[in-house]
Amino acid sequence: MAVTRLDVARAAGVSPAVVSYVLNNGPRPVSAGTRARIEEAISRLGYRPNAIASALRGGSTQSIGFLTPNLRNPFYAELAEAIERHFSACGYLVLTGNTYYDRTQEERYLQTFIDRKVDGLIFSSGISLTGSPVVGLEEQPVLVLDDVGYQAKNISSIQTDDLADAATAVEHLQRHGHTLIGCIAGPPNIPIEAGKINGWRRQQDFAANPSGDELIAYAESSEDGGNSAALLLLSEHGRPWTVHGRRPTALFVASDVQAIGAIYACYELGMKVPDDVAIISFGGTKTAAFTLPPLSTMRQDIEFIASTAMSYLLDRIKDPLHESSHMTLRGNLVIGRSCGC
Amino acid sequence: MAVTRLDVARAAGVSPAVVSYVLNNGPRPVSAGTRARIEEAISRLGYRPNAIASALRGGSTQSIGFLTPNLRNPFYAELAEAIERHFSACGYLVLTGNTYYDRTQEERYLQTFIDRKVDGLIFSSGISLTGSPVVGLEEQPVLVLDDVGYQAKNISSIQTDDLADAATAVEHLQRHGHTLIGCIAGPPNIPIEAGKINGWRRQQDFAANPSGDELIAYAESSEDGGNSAALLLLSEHGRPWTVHGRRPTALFVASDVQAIGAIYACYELGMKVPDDVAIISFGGTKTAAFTLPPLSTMRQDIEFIASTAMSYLLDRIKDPLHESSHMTLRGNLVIGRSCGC
DNA sequence: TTGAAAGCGCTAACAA
DNA sequence: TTGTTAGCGCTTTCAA
Repeated sequence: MAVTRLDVARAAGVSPAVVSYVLNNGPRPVSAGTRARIEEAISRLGYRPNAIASALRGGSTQSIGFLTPNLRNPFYAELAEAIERHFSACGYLVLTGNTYYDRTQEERYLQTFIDRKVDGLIFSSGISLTGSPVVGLEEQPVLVLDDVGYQAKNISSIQTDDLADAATAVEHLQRHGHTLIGCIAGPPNIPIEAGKINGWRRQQDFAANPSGDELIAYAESSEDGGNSAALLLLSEHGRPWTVHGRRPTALFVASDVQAIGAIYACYELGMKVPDDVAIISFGGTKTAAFTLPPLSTMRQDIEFIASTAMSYLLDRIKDPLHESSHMTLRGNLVIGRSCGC
Repeated sequence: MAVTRLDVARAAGVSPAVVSYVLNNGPRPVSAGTRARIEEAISRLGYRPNAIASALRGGSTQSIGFLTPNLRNPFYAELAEAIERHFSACGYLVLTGNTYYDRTQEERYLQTFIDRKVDGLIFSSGISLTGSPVVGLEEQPVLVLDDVGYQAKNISSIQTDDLADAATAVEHLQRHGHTLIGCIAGPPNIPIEAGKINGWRRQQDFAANPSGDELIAYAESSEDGGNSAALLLLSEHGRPWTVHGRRPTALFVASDVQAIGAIYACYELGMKVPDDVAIISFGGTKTAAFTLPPLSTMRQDIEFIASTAMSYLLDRIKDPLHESSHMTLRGNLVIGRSCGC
């Protein structure tokens, strides 16, 4: 195979151990002359340490596992990019797994990551840790980026306050005079989606506005999903019309990518945004700034989430006894032109 | 640490070797009774094979490295998702690296992947392999998803015919009567971008239309990039106006994500798409179908690219002597409403 | 059909 | 300051 540490040792006329000392800057000092000879041999032979062997021997794999629902959702693409950028700057490789909100996929990737001895794990959505058959999860430093309804010693978390943020967004629509406000959410049974729906409902109840199930449309977190959900809520034969005798005049949409589909649906129905239908979405991705009209959206600070995620997780990786950290973040409403401001 | 194969062997009253035979279904047969005892011990102890040790011993890492410019570009997000889905179905883990078209990043990730003993590599853009200081690249099965201007025995390729596809797109604009057609491209010096620019120029020259540098705007492959590039080409003080005394009436845009920014720029300038400015982009991502107006775009078949990529690369991984494969694909023009049809 | 043992490439404790 | 050596957990050859 390739050139090994032994080859370098022979070429430099030293023992393999000294080569290690040079490579790792320790744990023993090496004289300047020997070090130079070894470094010369390394570059002459084109030696590269075998990361697999090093990991097996007891060092770490310098990698972390990142579970995300779907990279085609720009929110998770931005998150994945930010996470990767931060960890990569510290020498960690990020292993990414798309779970599609599917429990089997989640467990499969989780087990793969653990079998491959990642140094830590980040869950960005959808996972339910309780009762999971995954082996070895309890010993892993874990960081959770949303509420999984589960606490454990080895879990740090950075939560977005979806309920409060959704309520704020809906309240903004109410201030514009809307009472019949539809809600487009991701697939049901996803904890993070439930939070948004509850926020919508609580705020509608608070204002004594309708908050029945006929105003909620569940759909995939994609343009297509948002599009069909909006058609469902806004069309003349839809449930909102049946129940209330008119269309919703505003929509709260749980993700930017769905809102893009919803805007398109309005266009298909010949309705103007925000004149006929006001829209506020959730996420605050770059894409939200370039729709027509630009989206008003509840922005989550992805850069901050990513950098905090890194420091929380590295704390626990470097010192397994370090206690877990928790933070809850509020989003900020970015006013575009889709809400009617 | 965790439970090892030795623990299983002891619990089942057999030697460690037999445990391996059971786990790997070979290379030696195991009697039904022994097998049952071992399987019982495995599940009772919650044993998981250590993937690192297995990889070191000579098995493979069951992983491939995937280099991509930026996952925030929806084209590469879709590609990454498709690649991951296909390889994951075959038991491979895809390690993804964002290079941002930066050569240093490319080489860093490449070296990391090789040091970690990936079974193969996929480059999706921007890399220039020639003269690279990366150690061990020659021995890797490599698949290249665009033209790197480099051939080697270990490299398979799936190329999109960017030049011809760009020309087709520009020709379509010409058929609508446009003569002054601007070109928005990604960063210069990226091979794949050069192909598109050459296609635009060749087709403009063929029709005896202007094809000077004043009609080209280079920008980041992002909404922002496309937006500022379009402002540059369409504004009254821009170079096209200075040289030709009028604005371009059409734009060929090298990526969907830039086209989204370009549409927005038209909106900012008070110009209608396609009436004042016709736009055709390149890529064919899902996002292109939900802009207002929907984009006419030169679609690349990402699913087909991903599945072909997998079969090409697995051929070479399973049999290093398998000869490399090459394919060149044409895109198909998806007609939206941004071109004026 | 099963057991014993070599060794993948590395780190680090121990010896010199 | 440097050399020797015992493993990390696994696969697989060889012997029984």
